[in-house]
Parts: sequence; C-alpha cells; structure tokens
Amino acid sequence: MSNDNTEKKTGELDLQFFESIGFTKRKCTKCGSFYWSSDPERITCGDPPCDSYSFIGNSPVLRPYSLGEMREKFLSFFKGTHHLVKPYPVVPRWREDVLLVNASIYDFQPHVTSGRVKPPGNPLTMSQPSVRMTDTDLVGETGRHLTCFEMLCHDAFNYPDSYVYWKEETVKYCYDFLNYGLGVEGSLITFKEKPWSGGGNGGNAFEVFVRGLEVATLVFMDLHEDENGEFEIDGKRYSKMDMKIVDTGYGLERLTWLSQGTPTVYQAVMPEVVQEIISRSRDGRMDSTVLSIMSAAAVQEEPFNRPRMIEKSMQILRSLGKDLTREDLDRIFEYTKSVFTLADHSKTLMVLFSDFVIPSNVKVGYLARLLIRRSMRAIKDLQADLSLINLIDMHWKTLEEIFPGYRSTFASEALKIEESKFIENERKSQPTVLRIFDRKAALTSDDLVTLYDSYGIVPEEAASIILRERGVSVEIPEDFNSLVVRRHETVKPEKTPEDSFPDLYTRPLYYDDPTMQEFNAIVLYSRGNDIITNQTAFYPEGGGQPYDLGYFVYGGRKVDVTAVYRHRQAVVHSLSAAIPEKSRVIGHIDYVRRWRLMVHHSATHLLLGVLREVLGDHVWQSGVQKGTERSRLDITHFKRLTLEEIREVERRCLIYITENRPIKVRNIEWNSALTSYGFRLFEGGVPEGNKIRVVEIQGVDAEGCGGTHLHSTGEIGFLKILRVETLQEGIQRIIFSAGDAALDFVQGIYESGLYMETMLSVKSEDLPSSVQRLFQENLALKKEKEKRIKEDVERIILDGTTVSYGTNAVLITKPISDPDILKALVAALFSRKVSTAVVPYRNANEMEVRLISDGSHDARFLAEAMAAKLSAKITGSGRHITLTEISAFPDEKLISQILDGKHS
RNA sequence: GGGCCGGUAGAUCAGCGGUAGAUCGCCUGCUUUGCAAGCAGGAGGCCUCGGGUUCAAAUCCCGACCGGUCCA
Repeated sequence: MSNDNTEKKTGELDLQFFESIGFTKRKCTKCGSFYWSSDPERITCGDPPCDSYSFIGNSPVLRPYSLGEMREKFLSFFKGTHHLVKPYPVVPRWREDVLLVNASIYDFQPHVTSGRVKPPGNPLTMSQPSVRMTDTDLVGETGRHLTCFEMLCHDAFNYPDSYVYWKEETVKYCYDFLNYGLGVEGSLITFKEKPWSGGGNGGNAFEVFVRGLEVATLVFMDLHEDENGEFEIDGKRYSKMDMKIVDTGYGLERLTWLSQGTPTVYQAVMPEVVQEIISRSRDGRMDSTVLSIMSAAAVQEEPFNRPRMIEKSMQILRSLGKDLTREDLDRIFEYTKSVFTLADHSKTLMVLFSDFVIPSNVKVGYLARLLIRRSMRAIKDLQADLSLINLIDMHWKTLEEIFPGYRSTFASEALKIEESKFIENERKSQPTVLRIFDRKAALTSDDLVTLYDSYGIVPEEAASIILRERGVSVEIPEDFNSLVVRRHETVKPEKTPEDSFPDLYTRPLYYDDPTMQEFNAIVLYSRGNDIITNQTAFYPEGGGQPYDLGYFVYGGRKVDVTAVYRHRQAVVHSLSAAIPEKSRVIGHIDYVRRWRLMVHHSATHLLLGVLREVLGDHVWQSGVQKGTERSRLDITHFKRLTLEEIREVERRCLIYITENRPIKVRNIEWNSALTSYGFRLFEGGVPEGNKIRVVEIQGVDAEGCGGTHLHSTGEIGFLKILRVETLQEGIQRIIFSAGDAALDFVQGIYESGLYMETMLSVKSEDLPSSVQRLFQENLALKKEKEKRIKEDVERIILDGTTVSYGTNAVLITKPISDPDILKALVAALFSRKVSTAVVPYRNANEMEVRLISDGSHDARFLAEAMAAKLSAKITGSGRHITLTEISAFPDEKLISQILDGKHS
C-alpha cells in the first residue's frame, strides 16, 4: 500500500535528511498534495479535513506542558545554537503597511528581508506575540481559533557571502525538537509541501502536522515579488532574490494544546481564566465529552458551518449513547462560545493595552473597541458577575514577562471610557429603533442598514426590539452585509504618478552643520526650473519639517528657491528661474525662517517628552507639522487635556528650557539603537538607511529624526500651548508656539486684553465678569425688543387698522417702516390663516407696497390690479411682490373694488 | 484615511421656511395622616457657532466645532 503512493524524489524539497530518518515522499489520496512520512500505513497528508484530530485525550507528547513551560522548552532547545531575541511589540511601529504583527517574520520586514539592515542575531530564535483579527467570528466556535497567539521561531538569514543554514538543517531542527525535545514519535509527524507567500516574499514551505494538528510552518523564502518573475504563487509572479531566509513559525498555543490533549485550545492555554469565567457565570454547563466532539467536528468544516457541525456532533454523541437534542447542544454551544470568546478577547485586549492601544473609531483602536464590545456582550449573555479589567489583569499575571509594558491603570482608564460608551449605546438603542419604526410602522432593509451603520445597532437586536415592543416581526435581508458594503462603496481618486528624477546623490550639508547659512555647489541636473546639486544646506521637506527658502547666486544674479524636496538620495530645488547643468552656484539660506523652524522642531521633541511625563507612557506621537509661527503635535491620549494639564506641561517645558539641556544628534546602527532606545525611535517615521539618526534631549526624549535641531533646549527660549483639540477619538492635537513666535502670540493676547480693558474701562481681573454682564444685558435687550415688537404687531392687528376680506387678504392701513415689525406682522397674519398680506412700507423716503403670500393663493392678480390703479411698478414674483413708485398708499376701498370685481 | 447620522428646555426627543413644542423632571397650589398618585397653574431656550440664500432660517446651502457610528 505504501509503495503505491510513494513519489519519485525530484522536487526542491527532496531532502537528504528525510532519507536519513526513513521518511518518504507521497501524494495525499484525498487532496493530492505531496507530503513526507515514515508511517507505512499513512495515505493522507495529515492536514484536516484529509485527517481528523486524534490528539484530544490522547497526547503524543511525553508530558503535559503549560504555556510558559512550552515556551521555555522551545527557546532553551534552540538557545545553544541560536541567538535569543526579545519579543517585539504587537503594534508594528517599524512599518506602516500593517496594523498588527501577524507573525514573527513581520519583525524583520521590510528592512531585514530586503538586506538593508542586519538581523538582531543570526540564526535567531524568539517567541513573538501576534494578533490576528481575521477569524474573530470563529473564536469559541471551533475550539481552536485565537485572536492572539505566540509564534515561536528559529530563523536564519543567508547572504550571498555568508551562509548560515537552509532546508536540511531547518527540517532537522524541527524534527529534533518534536522528536527528542517533546518525545513525539517520528511516525506521527508529517511534512506537507505547500508554497508560501506573504508581505512581498515567497518560497517553498512545509506544514508540519501531528495527529491532525498543524504545529509549525517551515518557510524557505528565496523569492520576491517581480511582475516578470518566472515563479507563480497564488496568482502573483516572483523571482529569486539574493538572500535566502529560513522563516519558521511554531504555534506555541498549538504545541501546548497538543501536549495536554484538552478538548479545546482555550482550556490548555488559559485554564485559570476559563475557570474563573465559568465559576462566576450563571447556569454554566461544560461537558468535556461534548466539547471534544465539537472541536473534532469543527475542524472538518472548512469553511466553518455551524448547523452542519452541530448535526455531525449529534450523530457522534448518539453513537456513544449520549442522546442530546439539538436545543441542548445549541445551548451548550452558545454558553461555551461566550466563555471562550471572553477568555480569548480579554487576553488580546491585555496584549493591545500593553502596547498602549487606545480604543477608538479608527485603525487598531477600532479593533480594540470591537473586542471590548464583543467581550461585554459575552459577559451579558453569561449573566456573569465579573469585570473585564479583572480578567485582563489575570491574563497579565501569567504573562508578565512577555508583556512588561502592560499598565493596569492605563487599561482600566481606557476601558472605563469604552464601557460607558457601550452602556450608553445600549440604553439608546431601543428608543432609536422605535422612533424609526413608528414613523411608518415598518422597518425597511434600508432602515436596518442605517441603524447598523449610523447607530451601531445590529439588525437582530432591532428586530427583537420591534417584536417585543410592537409585536411586529421584521425580516432581516439575507444579503444584509453586502447592503452595508454597498453603502460604503466610493470611487477612489487615482494617484498621480510622481515626477521622476535621475538617481543622484546630494550631500546633506544641513546635517554636517545645521547653522550653515551659505554654501557652494555644482548643478548636477537641471530640468525646467528644478535643479539637483552635488551638495546643499537647504533642508528638504520631511519629518513634518517644511523646506527651507532662500536663493542661489548664479552668474552674479539671484535666483529664488521656492521649494525643496527629497528624491531618494537627491535633493531637488524648485527655482524661480532656470539654472543650467554644471553651473557653479552659491546657496543662501533664509536663516530667520530656518531658525524658527529649528526652534519649533526641537520644541516639538521637548513637548512630546514632557507630555509623556505628565500624561503617561501611552502617549505616542501620531502626527506632526512644524511651522515658523506655530506647530502642531498630535498625540495618542484618550481624553482632552485639561487646563491644569496644559499649565503643568508648559511649566515643565520652561524648567527644561532653563536647564539648557544638550540636544545630541548621533547616527547609530539599527539594532543597537533599538536596544538602547526601543521602538519609540520610530515615533516620527521609519528611517530608510541601515542607521538611525537619533536626536536626544538629555533625560527627556530620544527619537529617530531627520530634521535640523538646536544645540540645546535653552535656544528654544519659550514655549506656549495655544490650543488643544480632539483630532479623532484617542488622538489629541496640541497647537503650540515656540521662541519669538510664542512671544508674538503672548504680546498679541496682551494687546487685545489692553484694548478690551480700555473699551470697557475695567481692570484686567474684572474683564470676565464685565464681559459676562454685557452679554446678559445684550440678551435681555434682545428679548425686550422681541416682546415690544410682538406687542406692536398685536396692536396693529387688533386696533382695527387691518381690514380683512374673508380670510384671503389683509390690508394694513398704517405704513410700516421697521423691517423687524414687518417680519413679525407677516408671521402673525399667517398664523391667523391669512393667505396674502398687503403691507404699505416706507423705506427711507420711498413708498412701497409689499404683497406677501403664503403660497396658497396667487397674489399676482391683486398686485397687477393695484399697480394699474396706483400707476406703480411691479418687482419680485411668486410669494413676494413689491410695488414701487406708487402715487399713494392703497386704501380699503381700492382693495374691495378689486376683489369684488374678481368675484363677480 | 473614508462613509453615514446627529447637535432644539435639566433629560429624552418632535418640529424641518412664516410668532419655539411634547414627555419626564423641577417649582407653586389643591386633594391626602403620610407616601404614591391625581388635578390646576408656573418657571425654564444665544434652537452649537460663523458665513450665505430669502421679505422671512431652528428649518435650505457652505464652513467650523462637538458627539455618535460603520468600514479599511
């Protein structure tokens, strides 16, 4: 039997090592993939659904390991031969293309995988916490899905001139760890061949299975994306690259689960938290036989289908003599789902909080919000007596070493805000749903989409509210999700292609000496009014610092510099006139502008450091724009700064300015910079070279930064916060001014204060109360005037100065000259069901008649007849007609004649 | 980063071009041993802000600010 499916060894993954341990290559009889095994009986690849779980209650590992023990086992197994690297944050501060770290290789993309930066060790081993939100819905449903896990790895980076290890050694390491390390029998291990791709790279790979469980993936990355490449993986083309990278990923949770053989992964990796949730929830039922069967049934369902899984579980249970109804199973399933969801999500929240993620409506903050809301619903469904923060803290207790950054105070503060928003939203949803329903006694699918999209109310909830409160059942459209998506479809504007310039190098003199004001240069390239020089002291726009201005002297005349940009290694100057190639020029920097920019740039670093001191370590820079008059700094913080906090920040800034702390700039090799300063270095952006330019204000702040800076804090002189605003949830914008610009601002305030003092003839300390009094008086006057107008209007109507003809038209006999009275009068007449008002109006010396109608009757007829009698001009139309140049105001008789004439 | 919804009395909201409304809460009186409740009366509004359109804007248009929500 085994001979039939043994394949000829021809592929790139036919390794000597397999032969040495008696593994042969075969083709899976179910899916047709190639795999390696030493078990003569085996005919499938080991990957469900070709195989099923057979480790539950039947662990192939010598002894059960806890999560911590398994991590330690793996790392110590590799520590002798590999460099041990500390885990990176799960929020990837070193790259901008992804929200979260998904796998250990993310730590090294793109800077290491591109060959630009050396890895922090070679070969290396580590355990990298990762968060994956793609299968959030399946958590608790399948028994194996987690939103957060640790990926263990042993990676090797092979360069053309230095070789570490490649396929043979990798597979041997893996086999040895499972076999000698954990005691898994060789015949239980299968290696399935499967090409891998991700993050712009690809290569051959093995998926490693033990008793139906995938425990590792071994990737041999030697391809990179290339549209003309000769290889194809998942529809994209790749070509060989210079580097060959061994990227392995072992699921720590999977290995732990394998060693314990518990019904679900959750019970193996977070037993304390699962137990805590069960013991504090009402009416809990946890049956491990049922759970085991459900886990095993779930893994056979791809994609996951809940009714089918429950059906399958029922059949298996019945064959075991356990007769449970569908309702029983459904209930158990709902219960365990909530327990495991809560256990899983609270752990992921701990991980996110350890990286100071603030729940919000955008980006990674939104993922945190999702997890919080799902957790709170689970607590509600379980009718559990527990708080989310306690669970989160509990996770941390067992994972303290891996997440040293976690602060319970930050987590609970962020959570508190989020919880109250959730409760508020729950409270509002019923009235909102009823209001929309009651308008037309129905809920259309359009309404359901609106309720979800604008109010966050899920359609199931809306339907249950209507059923309960109005006894009407609302149908939820099957394509609800696509309706939501459709509403979000928008046309994205196409990007305009960038101007391309030749790849030249411009020496950045502004780094050699940031105070340089004049320099010589040779024009290397010229096109239109743009030039690239061999060197420049003009700072190009970058890192939130605007470009310098100034001029070049060429052939004895001045040419203004209007803009300066970076183009790869070159600096492009846009000029007011052309300068030909090979010219010698002298550059002059507008140093007043430059100085002000440097003051603001250094002040920004100082401010950021101080904000972190005052508000907490969760403060990160999320955006920045420097200017000459004012600058703005956006930081991550969950609430608006108070007046007291602003004062404190300004006060501390002043202290550091007075202390005149040195500002040092150094270029440090990537890995050692990270070791000394951590990932905060990337707050302002990720550098492109293999070195990081570190700008450090001694004892306050250190950042990777490409800008120009002062020598010491004393040169900032003075810093004033002008305004704070919330840019978006979790992000506060601070607008401030530094140096003489800050003085200008304060002087401006002082002058307007003086002006107000003079105007009001009060001392500055009495200004607030005086202004308030003035405001109140003004308000009272307005009200009084309104009241008087109303009285006047009432009198005009009641004193018999009006004549009405039926309810149709009204003539005011006394001319009006106040527009406010006119307005109130017309309104009063309309509210008395008058359709047309004829109002004589005296405007300066002009006499007019205004006919204002409410639109129910045409006033044109009346206007034309009156115009004829009074020899007047008609202007305006429709609801408002003005008669000008009249000989006299119309009287009662005139209107009666016209109207009678019409009626007869 | 983008989309959608909203900002009116202390609270929840209605009104959506012609003199600012309801319910709850608050105050006073009556009824009641007291409470709950009922009846009668009353106070309480820069209708978020700034521009525009209009004879007339809480209402329509533009912008700002604030809040909510969904998606990537």
